Amino acid sequence: MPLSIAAWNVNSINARLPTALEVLKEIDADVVCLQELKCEDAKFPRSEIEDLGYNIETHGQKTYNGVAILSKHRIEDVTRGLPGMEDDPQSRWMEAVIAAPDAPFRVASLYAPNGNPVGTEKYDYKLRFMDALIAHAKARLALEEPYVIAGDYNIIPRDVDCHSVAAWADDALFLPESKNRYRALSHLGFTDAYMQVDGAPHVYTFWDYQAGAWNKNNGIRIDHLMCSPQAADRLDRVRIHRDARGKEKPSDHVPIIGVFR
DNA sequence: ATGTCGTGCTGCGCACGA
Repeated sequence: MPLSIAAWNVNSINARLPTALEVLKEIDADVVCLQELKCEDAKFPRSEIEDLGYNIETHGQKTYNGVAILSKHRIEDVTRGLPGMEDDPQSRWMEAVIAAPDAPFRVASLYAPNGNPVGTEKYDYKLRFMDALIAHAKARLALEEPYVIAGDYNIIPRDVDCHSVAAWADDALFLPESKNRYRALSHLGFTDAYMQVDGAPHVYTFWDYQAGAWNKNNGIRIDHLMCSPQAADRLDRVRIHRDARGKEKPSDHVPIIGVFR
């Protein structure tokens, strides 16, 4: 029985709840990792999302950040906060085991730091967070489990993952130090699901609200599903739900969905 | 060069983050 796993930066679950419910119905994934909830756990719209058939675990925060894992299967072994970043007050990481019918599947919902402006504490924090993620991911690989780190990495991996290299050249999302963190995950043995099954250039998951970026297709690919070997071996296809960006009151990100055999 | 969102309070306009 296939298992579909989605990542979606919703940019406030409450500001666009009707649109978000519509998008969730359209993608109809078994597991959805949400980012940028921008609400505390008590303000998460539980009943509306439970009505779509989901179990819900959240790691919320007022105003900023916040991640969740939704699953049509039972959710087990939930952990909140990235190991190695115990003093970090920002809610950017949670993990759980999905009790899928065939075999358990571990998922993480990630909202990596943006890191701009470069040369400030924000950029240092981005790199420090990514280093902790790499160390944790390495430890997870030793378990030899199907495991997906799903979310907003705030890293543009390749030149062709943006519309214009010149526009992003000095941005925290594009600098070599950032790309090297993504590459370090690859070198450990993680596979970018999109790269495994497609990899076509100029396919994006984010379009800024500003300057008509959506109409000009001036986007970037920063939302990724990084798969352990045991997950990558089962990966069948990937879909980027581009239509979500054209809706009323859209998030600036669209969902990416991986289907695992 | 600018552009737009969402949040919350120093609160009905602003600062901040993206």
